[in-house]
Amino acid sequence: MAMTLDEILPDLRRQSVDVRHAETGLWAASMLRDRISAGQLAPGAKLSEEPLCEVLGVSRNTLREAFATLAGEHVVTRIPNRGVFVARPTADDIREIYRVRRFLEPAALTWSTASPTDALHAAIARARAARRDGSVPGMASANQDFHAGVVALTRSDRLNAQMTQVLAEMRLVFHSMVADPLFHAPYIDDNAVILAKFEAGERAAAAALMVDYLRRAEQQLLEAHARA
Amino acid sequence: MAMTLDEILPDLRRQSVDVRHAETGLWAASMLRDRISAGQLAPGAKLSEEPLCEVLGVSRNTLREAFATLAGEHVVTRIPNRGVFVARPTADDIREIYRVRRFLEPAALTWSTASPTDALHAAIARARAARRDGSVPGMASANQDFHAGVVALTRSDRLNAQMTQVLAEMRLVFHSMVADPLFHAPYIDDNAVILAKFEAGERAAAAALMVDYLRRAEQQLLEAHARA
DNA sequence: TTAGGCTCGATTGTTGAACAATAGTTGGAA
DNA sequence: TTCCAACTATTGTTCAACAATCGAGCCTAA
Repeated sequence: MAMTLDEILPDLRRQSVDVRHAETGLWAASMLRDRISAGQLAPGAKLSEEPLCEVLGVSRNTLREAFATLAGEHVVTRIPNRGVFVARPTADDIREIYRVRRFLEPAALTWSTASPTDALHAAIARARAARRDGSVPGMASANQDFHAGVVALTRSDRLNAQMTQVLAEMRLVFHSMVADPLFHAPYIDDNAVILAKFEAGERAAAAALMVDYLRRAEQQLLEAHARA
Repeated sequence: MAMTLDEILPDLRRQSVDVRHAETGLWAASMLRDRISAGQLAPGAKLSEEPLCEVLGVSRNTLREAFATLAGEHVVTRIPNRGVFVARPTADDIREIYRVRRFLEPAALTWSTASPTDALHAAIARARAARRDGSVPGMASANQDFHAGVVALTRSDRLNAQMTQVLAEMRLVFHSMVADPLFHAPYIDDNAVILAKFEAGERAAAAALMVDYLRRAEQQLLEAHARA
């Protein structure tokens, strides 16, 4: 699954030919972001400038603009005079991620004015289907969709962007350790209960359950991280 | 107060001589950020590349790295092939800012585990002193410190960064319209009440007061914005 | 007079090459 | 073996050039 830089170079080159666009720097950033998110570039992998520009067909200057963008998103770590690396989340990073989520998600459940829950139901249905099929990536993805959907209730672009970023880092966490196939399974039903409470108007209860959920998930992830 | 680009060029040049550092792009970004935050570069002002590099003593490439950083912080707006401008918050931006604050700040009051309130008391004291002296900037600054301090209760770097960014945009809002000298004054006592409730352990009440406070402030700001 | 279109100039977008600065490595001497 | 010094590869930064795009001013035609 996780490959080194050299292995995906041909793949990247294929998508780069014949593409012209405004804002090349942003395009290059999204190109790399996608690869990292998909786990094709493992955490800790070094992103050397020279081969990357060659393959993306952009200059070093433009590539560095992309690096600046990704560094701002914590997707990539820049070590002066050493280079740019795919971020490798530490235990502290995991704690920070869940700190953010433990404020954002309960707040969304508590104070959102809009409440279109179709997307949330759909996410749960997808998670259950994935569990039935034994698809771990399917469960992970559907679970992320659910929690992103909770924050989407806020209707705030900024908060959604923050959540998107945090979830991207969650994927890095999963990519940087052997994933327990059973990690996501038990949480699916928790999500369903939270949603039910929310729709019943018991927002405080839904928020409390969410806090509890997030604490357990954080704990489990920290233990797995310590083992790795 | 608010000057155009040409007027602060000499000033910028003065601070730029003889400064060497790692990460020049970030340094240039902070240089511009400070000027914008202080209101020396008014919202809507155009940041031309050529004079700016000349004055900061950096190349266009480095300056563009700085622009990428600032654009990510919404401090600056980039219009393709037109250039970079100091962001001019719209009414929608104001709504978005308060949307973020209405989730972040009550959440901090509700679910923070730590609660060192010294900084909050200090901010209120400073606000009262400023009100006594009739210092509008003093009240504005102290008020921002109070609300930043509330979010600081979360102990989350990300949430604090988000709040810092939002407050920077708030300053842009104030800079882009004639400030009512009495805007901040009445809110100082609201802050004090919120803090008292929080320290009394009545977190839900504190959060509810905060939501109310933010709604009123948003409303007042939107009306002032419509007039401008 | 004025609407529409054209050219021109200025500024941004992107590139390639150059040089400086730094980290890691290699090789040699004690 | 250990330590220190040159060496090498890569990053940090600058520069100069060219392409792409926008806006202004001008010209023409109804």
